[in-house]
Amino acid sequence: MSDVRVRFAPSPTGPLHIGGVRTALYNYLFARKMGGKMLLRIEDTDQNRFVPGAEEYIIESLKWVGIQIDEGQGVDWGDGPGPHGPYRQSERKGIYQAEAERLVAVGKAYYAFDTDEELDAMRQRLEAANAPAAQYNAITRGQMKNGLTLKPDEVNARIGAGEPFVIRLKTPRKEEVRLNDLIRGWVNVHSSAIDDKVLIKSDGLPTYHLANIVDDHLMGITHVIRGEEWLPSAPLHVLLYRYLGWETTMPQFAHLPLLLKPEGNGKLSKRDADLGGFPVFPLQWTDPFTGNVARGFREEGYLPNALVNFLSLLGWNPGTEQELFSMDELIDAFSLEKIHKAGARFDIEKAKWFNHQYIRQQPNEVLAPTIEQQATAAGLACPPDKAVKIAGLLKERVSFARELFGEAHTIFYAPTAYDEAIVATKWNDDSRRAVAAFRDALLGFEGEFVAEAIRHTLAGAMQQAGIKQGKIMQAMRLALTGFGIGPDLMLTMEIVGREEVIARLENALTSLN
RNA sequence: GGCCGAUUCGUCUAGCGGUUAGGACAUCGCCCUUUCACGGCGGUAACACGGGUUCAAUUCCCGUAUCGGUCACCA
Repeated sequence: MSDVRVRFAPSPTGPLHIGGVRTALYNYLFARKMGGKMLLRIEDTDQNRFVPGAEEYIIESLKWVGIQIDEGQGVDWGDGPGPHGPYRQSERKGIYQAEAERLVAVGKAYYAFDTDEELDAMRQRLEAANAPAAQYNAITRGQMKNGLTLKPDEVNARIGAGEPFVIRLKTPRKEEVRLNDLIRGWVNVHSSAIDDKVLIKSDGLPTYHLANIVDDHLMGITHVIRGEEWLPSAPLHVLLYRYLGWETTMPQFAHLPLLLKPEGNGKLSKRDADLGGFPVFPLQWTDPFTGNVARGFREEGYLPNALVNFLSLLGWNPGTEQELFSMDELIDAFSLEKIHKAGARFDIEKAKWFNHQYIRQQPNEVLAPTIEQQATAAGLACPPDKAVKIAGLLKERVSFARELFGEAHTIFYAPTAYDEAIVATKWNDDSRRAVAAFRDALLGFEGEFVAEAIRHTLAGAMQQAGIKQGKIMQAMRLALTGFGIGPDLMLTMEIVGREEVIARLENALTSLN
């Protein structure tokens, strides 16, 4: 048996949806798990929906989340993107046409010349007659203008005259089509439910169905892992493999459950993102036509590992109680059998939790630049070592790196006001004495101004003043930051610096009565 | 509407005939802590419904309901 080969085959019609990212991820995990290859093919057979920049966006998105493509668009094999190229369907036009002609030749497909108006008329007629389905199929094709109803001479004449035509599949009238989906098991569909699908459009380009089958075959794809929205057309694809003579090497199918709206009905859409205030695209995207900007997970501050971890568990579970997975661990644990059948609601809260987990694991040095940038933007001086310390102090408290600066406001800004509730309950003669005593001790402070030394100084000063430290700590925090809550006070003081600490204590003494 | 698929706590899920139905997010409480957060401990919370099959059904089968997908010269 040949090695596993899977593909991710998006259409460049806009930014890659997060559901597409998950599909790509599952393909990738499976490929790596099996020691196989992951291909990227661009399905751009609809000229009308082509969006400039979309292909680049897709490639950049996959790269960002850590999905490596072995072969196909965006890959450099030295002399092209790989041995089965081109990997852009618009560049493979002739291949599809040849296969379609072959189907016509063996009587499995036929030319059709019906105009849009004629098709509409047929559908309306059927609907009026209450027919079960208004389809172009084994029953209706006899009444239409096609290679089955027209004389061969006329067909040739029409084509010769340049009249537009399509090639349709000649779907059998009564036949049970079976398909063994790796996730759902056997799926049976009667051919009467399948219409005579257009294989080659009047512009000469193939539809998804033909192009997909031809390419998957030519590219040696062994497993087709795609969204559940393709399940209804899967039997049609089986038929195509059969008629093309490729059924024995037909890939196995695995139809993935869909990502659903956080609440309400339907699948996750861009609209949900706007409503819920979260992204559904991996990267920020600016629509080239309207200029509208759609938010991206990357720009929102999500770490690629966190996104991958979150996405991997939406519709799949290793069966253990492990929650945090690196990409390598996912590859190791992954299996198609463990994929769910039912759709999964997209809950951004869980995504935030994952991000929090990964943020706190980040080295302080990695988080620091974000703080520096925001501080600089706010007109504040923030040397790298200070930013590193702040990151270490606060990273366990946030879900996103950009929240660090906001959490650090008491470090950057001396209090301009004091929390009244804390003042009312904690500010008294004792606390006033404590603050003064601490200030005095700090005035004579020598050595390195670090948390441990500060702790000692404070303890000593309180002991000398005869004040129980626990009783005045919150007042001390109030004097230093203006608030009753916040991160470790000793570390905060270390970062703020001795001079500033003394100044703040001084200020509290004069401001608070 | 036809066809196809699905249905375990609010959400993501474990479970593959016999379990006190487990974990995570969220939520609530307690502990830790000078405070908040983190962390630890604990609580509330689920097998859609009705029939079968079986000694025994969350688990198998059939209906019903609900939800989802799909019915284009879009993918």
